[in-house]
Amino acid sequence: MPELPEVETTRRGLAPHLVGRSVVALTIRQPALRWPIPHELKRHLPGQRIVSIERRAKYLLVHTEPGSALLHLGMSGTLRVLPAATPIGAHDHIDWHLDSGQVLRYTDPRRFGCQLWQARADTHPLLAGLGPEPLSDAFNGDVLWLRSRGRSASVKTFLMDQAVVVGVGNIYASEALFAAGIHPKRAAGAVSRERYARLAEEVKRILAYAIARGGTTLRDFISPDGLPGYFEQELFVYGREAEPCRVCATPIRSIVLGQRSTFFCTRCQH
DNA sequence: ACTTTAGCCTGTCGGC
DNA sequence: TGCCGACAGGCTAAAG
Repeated sequence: MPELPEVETTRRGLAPHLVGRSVVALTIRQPALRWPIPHELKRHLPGQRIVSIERRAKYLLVHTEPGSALLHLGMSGTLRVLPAATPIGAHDHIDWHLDSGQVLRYTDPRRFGCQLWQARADTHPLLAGLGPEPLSDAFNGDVLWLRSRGRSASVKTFLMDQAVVVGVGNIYASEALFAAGIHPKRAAGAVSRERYARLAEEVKRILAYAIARGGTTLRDFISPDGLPGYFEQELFVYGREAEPCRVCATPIRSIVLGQRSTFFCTRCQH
């Protein structure tokens, strides 16, 4: 479900309800997520006051004095703040009971998400190898160009590599490549420096715009406030196979790259 | 060092 | 109706 804009939308929706509150207790109904829930989280989190909530890549970092909870939504996860008495649904795996009388509820049918823990001074191994944030100055066309030299994998697969740049998932990879006029199947090492400059600009523009629109709603993405995202109607290629290109009316094509559906326009992208 | 594949899960949808 | 396969917004580990 979530790419960077959806995770950022979640962060912004959660922050007013979480920051300054204390976690009274945890209820773990389903511990078998992408990774087992570590004992450290169960031991350290209850009783702690939440200092801040940050996003790194698609992880949410909930900071407390002794350390931070790392939350990932996987493909189908949602986090919402609800009244404590809200009935439990089939895939409501974890509740953080807050001193406000509300619960932070983690729901995830496919269970590809996770809740992990790192001590305050540590960097979790899963965060250690991540590339730059796409909306930061550390990310630009030269970063893409330098890292792509000699690489034969497709530029779309390369763009989705979280060691290259974080936060660009399957939807926004197709959208950014369309906006930059680059064929998704082109070898990453065969894209020029100038075209990578354009691609980096489009990644920034599209992600920033998607955040401003509250993320993409495909199936059932909802923000912590229960509102849907409004970016879906802005998609140019994703999910539009055989529909006319919004620029040139050529039917949008779909192929599979790296086992992920990929959408592009044969006329606009080379 | 890079690339590809398998696998983690459940729900939904389309075809028969 | 129901069954079955394909597919779904992510990511890691292992194999090649």
